[in-house]
Amino acid sequence: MKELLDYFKNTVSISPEIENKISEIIEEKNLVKGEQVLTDNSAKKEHIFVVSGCLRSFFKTEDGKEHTVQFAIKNWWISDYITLYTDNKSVVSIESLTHSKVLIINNAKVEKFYQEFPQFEIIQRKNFEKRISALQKRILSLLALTAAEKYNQFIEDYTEFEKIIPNYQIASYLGITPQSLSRIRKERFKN
Amino acid sequence: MKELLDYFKNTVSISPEIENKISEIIEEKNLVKGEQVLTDNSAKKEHIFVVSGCLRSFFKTEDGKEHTVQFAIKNWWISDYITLYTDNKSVVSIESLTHSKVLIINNAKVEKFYQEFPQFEIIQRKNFEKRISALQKRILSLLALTAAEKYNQFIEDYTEFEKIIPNYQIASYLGITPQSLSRIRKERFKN
DNA sequence: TTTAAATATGAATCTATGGTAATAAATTAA
DNA sequence: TTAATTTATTACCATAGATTCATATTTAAA
Repeated sequence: MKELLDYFKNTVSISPEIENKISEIIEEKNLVKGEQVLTDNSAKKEHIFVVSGCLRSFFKTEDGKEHTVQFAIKNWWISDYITLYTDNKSVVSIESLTHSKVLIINNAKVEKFYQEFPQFEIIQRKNFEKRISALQKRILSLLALTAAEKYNQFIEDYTEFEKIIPNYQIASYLGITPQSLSRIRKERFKN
Repeated sequence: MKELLDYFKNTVSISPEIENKISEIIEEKNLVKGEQVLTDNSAKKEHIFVVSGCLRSFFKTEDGKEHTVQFAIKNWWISDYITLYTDNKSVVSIESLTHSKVLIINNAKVEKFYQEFPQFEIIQRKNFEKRISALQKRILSLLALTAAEKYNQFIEDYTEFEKIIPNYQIASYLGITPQSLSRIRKERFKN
């Protein structure tokens, strides 16, 4: 709870009154390793804020393959933005990779919150600006980089994640098979 | 000009006073086919709103290959979100694919505008919600779909674009070569 | 029009990555 | 600790898509 307020306070100042209001719309939840917060087809419009631990969002294709959309640690948001902001059916699930603590906020409540506390618009807009540039960066990588280059960039950008996340999930984030990643790692660390 | 105001009015009501203020920060520009609005390494923090015509954002890699990030037509925004919202150096250029009319808004002016007219935060937040879900959708496609599947989805989602955009640019949007796209089209239209 | 340039298609290799399967290493559970 | 399960690596073959190069076709320019 405090963690989210601190996060907000990086952007705007928050009155005690608002603090209370925020607390009211938030559900705090502890997750064990492997536990899912959001399941595909649930169509739950929820924002998830990571207090501690590590989560990932992913989806499965008909052939049974899993594809990782995003990882998130402390102070990151993770959600299924397609479910949140379109009427399309949800395909994304979110699961905990470690013991984690998250804050869950229903989007309907967030919508009300925008109205009551316009300052929240500012917080969210800046949050979105970061997210949009991160998503664009991801698209550039997926379009232009080879598997090895994508892995190098992942290591650079997500140093903190590297130790927590199993390689087969890193592979599914990069859009390659665990076998390919293994080959790339062998090459990379052989010197 | 009017077009942007109409676009805004879909979300919030706008007073004549605000209308004038908006006009002040906007530069209207006519583009001929092939003309660039934004060049890589220019580091210009600009939002571009398409009034008419069609534009695309793209970047080049060292090997000289072009990769298309986005296409945009009437009432779409197109920008380089990495330049806009991070300190990273810009790699993206934006060019006109047809005779086009655009509105160009400098981000510093937009920042001021947020302060003077908080309602603009709402407009922008909703704009961002759409953009984020679109970007996420693109990432899902790039991760999970084969070249042929990506092309099918492109045709479905961007019917209006299909006739305007040359195939070699569609290929660069899908992350494949024009030769591959040609093979896919042959297969697709052979019945 | 005719010519030149840009775009699209085609076919023949080549290559990075995928698929399958077997083994090894590392976690987790008993 | 040992056994069971999950994750990582390796090898070998298959394949989607890239590359290269040649040739149509379309579009723009003179």
